[in-house]
Amino acid sequence: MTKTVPDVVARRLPRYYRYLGELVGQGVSRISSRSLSEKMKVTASQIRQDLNCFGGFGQQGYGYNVYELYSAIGEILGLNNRYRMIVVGAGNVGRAVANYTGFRLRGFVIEAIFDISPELIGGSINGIPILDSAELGAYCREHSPHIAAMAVPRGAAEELARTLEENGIKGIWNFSHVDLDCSVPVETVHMSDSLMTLSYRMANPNK
Amino acid sequence: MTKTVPDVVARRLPRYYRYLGELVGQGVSRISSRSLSEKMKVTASQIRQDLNCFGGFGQQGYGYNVYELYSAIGEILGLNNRYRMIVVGAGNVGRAVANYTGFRLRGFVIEAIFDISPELIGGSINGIPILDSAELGAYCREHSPHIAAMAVPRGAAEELARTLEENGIKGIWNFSHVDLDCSVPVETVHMSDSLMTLSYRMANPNK
DNA sequence: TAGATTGTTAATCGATTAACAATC
DNA sequence: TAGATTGTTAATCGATTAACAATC
Repeated sequence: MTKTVPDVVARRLPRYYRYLGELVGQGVSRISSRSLSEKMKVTASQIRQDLNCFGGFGQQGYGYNVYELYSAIGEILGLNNRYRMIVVGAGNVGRAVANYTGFRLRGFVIEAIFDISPELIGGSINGIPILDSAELGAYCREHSPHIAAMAVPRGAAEELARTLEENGIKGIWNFSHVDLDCSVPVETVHMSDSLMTLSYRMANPNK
Repeated sequence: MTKTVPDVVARRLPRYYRYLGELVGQGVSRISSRSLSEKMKVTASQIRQDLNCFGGFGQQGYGYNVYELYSAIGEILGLNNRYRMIVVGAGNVGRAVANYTGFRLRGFVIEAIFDISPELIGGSINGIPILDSAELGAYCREHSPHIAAMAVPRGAAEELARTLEENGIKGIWNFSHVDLDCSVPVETVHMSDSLMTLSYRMANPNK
């Protein structure tokens, strides 16, 4: 009977988390939906509606306890889980991901990187071993990583996704320029789409 | 009097462009909103509505000419323009961008990379010189690059955006974990938000 | 011409905002 | 207690889908 959370609300959670984390860092202990709304440039109504998808975190006449809310959203986002991750594709994007997540977010531990290039296999990035993509399926069956970051060329993406799915991956972070249709959660970062959107806005300033 | 194009529609254009590009590559010359909708998993209504924000590209009883539509959307997206670009921050993300866009999309030419690290300044990535961030303002005034890709740490982002704005940048492609408030178009790639969204979906499969 | 498929208007659905009673 | 601010319902707004007349 739990009301299903609209996707659009779920996608706003990381942003709330970011702002609340900043407030925690600043030592702010309570905040009203009103003042948070001014910081975040959204309506106070939206904040209250969004949060109430998950529970009554506030208190009438007082507002929200910053740290409690921060923790609660972190929990909802699943950031208390420890996710073991692999990166497939050791090109520029794969390397960026390998280094990036390592120091940027806790809870996501990269265990291995896969590539097809003989020059890279056997090496390492940021202390993480680069293995042969041919071993990917076997590796997944043995180690059951939770998340795969896919940083491979367009043409290789579809087959890779199938391999990952079949071997028990739980979620895919997709940097390939393809829309994947999978049975597990897929989150895509479409960098080229993003750049085109910027180009569009620059070319059509009035619209 | 041109009806303003909803942001949600503008953001779908790169995806249309992607699918149409694929069809062009496959030698398909015409397509109906119906069959495109099946490929893209959206409704035919939405496709027709979206396209009609920009003009009547189709023909009753026939459908759309794939190549014409592809070109038209490319034009709308501003991809016929040549954008000169700089990358600020030569860390992992900056490096990925420097290499990535170069071969992935035409029309975006990276002219220079900026960093504060003395070990990097004077070097180059992918043939593109790495310059001292201290020279950024002067460089912008002299060369007037169109787009800046910001790949700097959170704390440096706000000030950097001001510098870029003041020195005439036309658009910002933002990889920093901050929401920027600028007078020029800003397009943000929130990688960490994206990973949290994936985490959320994995942690809340039912919702 | 007849069939197909668009462009466009109308109907529906969902998300955002406003309002206010509940309550700390 | 009185003032503040939430949780929640109702009103509005915008986006999506359905329908169909126009027309190639």
